[in-house]
Amino acid sequence: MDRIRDRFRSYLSDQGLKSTQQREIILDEFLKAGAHLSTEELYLKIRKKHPHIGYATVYRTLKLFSECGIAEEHNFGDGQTRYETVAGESHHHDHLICTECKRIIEFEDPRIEQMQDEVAARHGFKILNHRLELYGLCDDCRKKHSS
Amino acid sequence: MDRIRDRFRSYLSDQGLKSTQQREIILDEFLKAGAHLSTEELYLKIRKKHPHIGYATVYRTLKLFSECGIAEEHNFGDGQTRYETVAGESHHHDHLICTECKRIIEFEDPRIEQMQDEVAARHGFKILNHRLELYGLCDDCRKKHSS
DNA sequence: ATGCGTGCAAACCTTTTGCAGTCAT
DNA sequence: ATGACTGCAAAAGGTTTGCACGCAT
Repeated sequence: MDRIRDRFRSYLSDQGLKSTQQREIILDEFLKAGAHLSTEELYLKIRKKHPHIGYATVYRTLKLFSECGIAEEHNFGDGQTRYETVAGESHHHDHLICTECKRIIEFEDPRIEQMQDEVAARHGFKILNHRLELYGLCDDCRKKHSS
Repeated sequence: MDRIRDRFRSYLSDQGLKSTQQREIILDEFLKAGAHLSTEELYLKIRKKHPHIGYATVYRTLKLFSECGIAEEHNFGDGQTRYETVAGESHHHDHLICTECKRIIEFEDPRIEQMQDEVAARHGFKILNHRLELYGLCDDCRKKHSS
């Protein structure tokens, strides 16, 4: 966690940007929240304790997180951009998304990753990024349906 | 192709909806275009020959295509919803997307699909849908970069 | 005739930006 | 001091909808 904070501060000073109270607060709340938050959800969370922080600041700070590599943007098809922490050491992962209860489960599978590389190689493609999302019903929702 | 038209007409009459000139024209242009079109792109294409057809009609008709299963919605991260034909017999496929020239290459890999099923099973998940997108540089753009 | 479909324009929603004042360096 | 940052409000960009009229059944 502190590693991430350090990384963010370094990024700021490297770029000639400034470390401000707002940015610290937003980073704290973002890390605390953990999950896959939309800009608005994070803004609402923050507003409770810090009503003076505006939406635009949250929005711009999340962009900053994504630029400096401590967060990743996602689009799960609900019309909102969501952000997720990228822990420095953790592996890339993909998502199972329950279309019913909106739960998001993370998983990683190196074999799938490797096959992606193979596909790319076959097409002379250089992968910079990828996303794999499986939409469906989670265990709980499946059970609810069948009962 | 005609199979798709039939399917659309059946869907309309099954649902008590009407077959109109506009819908026929939009379907024709959509099938002719082939690629991964946004609502706006299709609208612009159609407007050239049929200036009387409105954006909303194109929009609503594409939704209809997607409801009846002859088209699929995609979000490749450029902020626009794109539609793609689903030929009845063809297999599901995924996408390689060149972030530079915006080219979209389709591929399919049953082994990856199978592994996705395994992952889902491991989590008690029932997959209804999925998407896999590999973003990066296509062969041509890679060469341009290195030269 | 009936009621779905169409075209237009306006509403919506999320993301982005301009600006004047504020703050970190 | 200086230039980046913030908060507000407004703009933008895409999607969706209301309504009065038109058309397929």
